[in-house]
Amino acid sequence: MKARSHHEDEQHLTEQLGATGLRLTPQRQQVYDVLLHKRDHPTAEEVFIRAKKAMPEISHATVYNCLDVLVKSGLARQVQLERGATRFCPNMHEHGHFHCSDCGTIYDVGLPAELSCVAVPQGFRADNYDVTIHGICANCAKK
Amino acid sequence: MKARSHHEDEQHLTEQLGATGLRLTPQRQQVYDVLLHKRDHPTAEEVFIRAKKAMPEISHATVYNCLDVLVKSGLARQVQLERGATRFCPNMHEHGHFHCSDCGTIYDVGLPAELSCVAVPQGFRADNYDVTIHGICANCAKK
DNA sequence: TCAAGATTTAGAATAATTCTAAAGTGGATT
DNA sequence: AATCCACTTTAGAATTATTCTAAATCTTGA
Repeated sequence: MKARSHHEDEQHLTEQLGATGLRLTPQRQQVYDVLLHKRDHPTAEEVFIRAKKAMPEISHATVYNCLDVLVKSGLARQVQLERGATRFCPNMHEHGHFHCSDCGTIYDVGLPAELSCVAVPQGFRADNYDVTIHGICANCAKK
Repeated sequence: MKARSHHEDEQHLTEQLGATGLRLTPQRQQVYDVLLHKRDHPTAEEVFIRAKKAMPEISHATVYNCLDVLVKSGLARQVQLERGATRFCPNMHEHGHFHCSDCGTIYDVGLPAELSCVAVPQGFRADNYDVTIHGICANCAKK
């Protein structure tokens, strides 16, 4: 999993937005930056707080809007782990999430290729797969 | 997937609750009945409304409590599909969910056996897998 | 029967998300 | 350069989802 340079990230952002007919705005850039900067699957609220540091005027609704736009443009995924806030992830490679029921940490994990051939019923069209594994992570298991 | 009789369901409920050191109460029975009766992955709010018909005094908090208890006892699963309310499902066989992005319907789908051997990192313990497929169902695809 | 603990209730409180209306922006057209 | 229009952002209100609280009720075992 090769890391993109800052420049490449920005270009990728512009391209993907453009492809969806959406504009590159400073707010969208900022929100995307937040996601890329610390990949800890933050909630919308957390993204808001982080974005506010660099851009104090940004509003709550804008963060939600930007996150939706990123998701629609294929730049981020939203992940529902358990009751409560939705989380966001800029890793668009096929992967699943491991959620530690003890400490709450979320880890990205690889998925077997077989998954992509899960039989969906006749006539159904599968667009994407969300896989979450609930369990105990190594750190918590030790205790 | 063999359907259980009403009597068997009730027995199953008692056993599973007992195993977790929890009591069988009329409210828990009612909430479980609601889930078994119409397997359309209702939200807590929907369960509340349905349960209220048969048991008008039941409260909101109790429904949440009962649902949590059912989940803890292995009688139901909670499913997070997208932003918004959590949904509940009494089907405890290994299966995934197909969520139609168009009409919103949720279908149970089978899973390949390979899934259970998704490699979790060293020392991690996987308790359960949640698989959701987002796409378009056959009905909506036709349109 | 009594005490302790579990459970339910109503309603308040909090958290998460969406909506609304007004203002701002940017590019295309005149 | 002025104007138009669609897209965006903003602040704050509104709504929806969930959790908390304190009092009342029920169950069970001593």
